[in-house]
Amino acid sequence: METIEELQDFIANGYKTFIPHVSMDNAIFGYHDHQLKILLSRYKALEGYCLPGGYIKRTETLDQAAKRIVKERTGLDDLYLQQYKTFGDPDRIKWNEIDFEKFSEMAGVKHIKDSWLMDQTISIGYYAITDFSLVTPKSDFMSTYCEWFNINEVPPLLYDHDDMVKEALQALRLQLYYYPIAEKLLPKKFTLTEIHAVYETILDKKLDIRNFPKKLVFLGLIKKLNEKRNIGPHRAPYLYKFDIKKYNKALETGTTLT
Amino acid sequence: METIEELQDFIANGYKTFIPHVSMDNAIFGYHDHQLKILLSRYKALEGYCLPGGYIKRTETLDQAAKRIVKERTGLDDLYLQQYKTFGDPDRIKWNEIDFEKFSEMAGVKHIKDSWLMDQTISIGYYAITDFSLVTPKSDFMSTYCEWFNINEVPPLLYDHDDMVKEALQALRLQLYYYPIAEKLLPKKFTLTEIHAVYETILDKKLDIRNFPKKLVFLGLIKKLNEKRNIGPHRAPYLYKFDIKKYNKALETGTTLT
DNA sequence: TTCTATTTTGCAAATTTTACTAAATAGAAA
DNA sequence: TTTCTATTTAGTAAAATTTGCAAAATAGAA
Repeated sequence: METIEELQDFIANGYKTFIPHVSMDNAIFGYHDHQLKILLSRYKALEGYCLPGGYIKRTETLDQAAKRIVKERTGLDDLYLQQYKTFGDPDRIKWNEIDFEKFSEMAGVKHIKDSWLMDQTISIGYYAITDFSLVTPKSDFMSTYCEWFNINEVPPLLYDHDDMVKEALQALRLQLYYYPIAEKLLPKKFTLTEIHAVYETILDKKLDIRNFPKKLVFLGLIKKLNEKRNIGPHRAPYLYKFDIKKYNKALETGTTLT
Repeated sequence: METIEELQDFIANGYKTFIPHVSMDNAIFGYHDHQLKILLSRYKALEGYCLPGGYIKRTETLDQAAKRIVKERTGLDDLYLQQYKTFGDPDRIKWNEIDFEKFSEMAGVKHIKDSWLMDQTISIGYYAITDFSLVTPKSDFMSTYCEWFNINEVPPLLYDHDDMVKEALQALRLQLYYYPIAEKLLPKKFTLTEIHAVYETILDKKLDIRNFPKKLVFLGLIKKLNEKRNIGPHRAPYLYKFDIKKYNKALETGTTLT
């Protein structure tokens, strides 16, 4: 949403385009060089941070909605997206956290409390993961900003979003064992050290530097190339790439690491 | 719903009690003696079978709603319940499958198409599992019947319920490795042969009769008792029981079998 | 006492996982 | 050209786990 006219139309008529009582909140994780971050938004009518979210168009699937919402914030189209849980506690939204007056004023709309937006809503949780160095977080008319936070420095969030982050991270870590999620976090050609760092950082756990790559190669998920990378005054590491065929098969059937 | 008055009130005013645009469909699995079944309903206004479902009260959590809906069909309170996925394709409900005239006539309500019930709806999927020998499926005013179907003899279902069953079964099988679901499917005291059958049947897969129980005992999930059961002219098998402490710990942290 | 159907148990082989350190090497510095 | 530094790479033995097998035990019926 870019203009106040759009916002007013959304408040007045959004229920025609979007499904009321259903929203979506996305835990967008970002990895780069040993760091795991998450994208948080600060909305103008709210004191505090929350996950970027949105509503679902009547014409789109849930996956499409998640993709659209994530793209609005990251500009990226091609990240790993996964539905992990739907949240529906009746008290998941603390209405007293919302400054209705401020919101009314901002939007130039009276009786905001009667809007379709302010009724009880369940929220579908997706998580996404991408390389955060590729992303410039985008704010919109509603939010003052949208920024990457280190996963260990996430402030207390509004609503039930603390819980969402916890569960999303749990799901991400579990799925990292089954699916080659790392593929989206590395360049086409990468070194063993780099892929090792992805797993260690996301899992927040030490993995043996000698045995770990052995397994990836053994499973056939990655293939050694006949190229090296120059990294200054050190021995040049070999480059590897994901094996797309094995990758897709692993996506279907699931694999196990460790 | 027992009476036509209740039904009419539900159609007219249900949106005040329930969250519109959100429903819940439950894949209720039943196990007993080498058989895995699923509970299917046939509604009066629909040609065909579907999963028993319902709506979510504005005052209850999703888990509570699932528990209530499952209890309506099975009478049971204490079965294993798990949210597994939310379904939201815009074309998941094929409106032409619904006989509006029949429904209108049955309910004694005109303009049923304008009801809050007939707008686009996303559906939250839970699966449940219980011992089907403990259950007498219950129909209600809306459904002609509700019955156990062998998992291999499920007819094509309405809407996206084929997909739901497929995904629910997948989730059940995956979770059987992580959680001691079997606890709900066996009497307090059971034999190794019985628990072995639970796993083989649900997974639809052979498990070594000698090695499999060893693992369960080794993990501490089950404990040998100093009792045997008389089973006619054969060697009497020892009885086992679940270790509740280990069980709860396994529920929290997850375990792995095989 | 014998017989039948079922439960129970052990071990060796194969496989997988784990733990561990020294050699190689690219470029910078001397 | 040589030395030095920081980093990558590689192999093996020990430990743990999983797998594959078959024979003995036994409760009650005949």
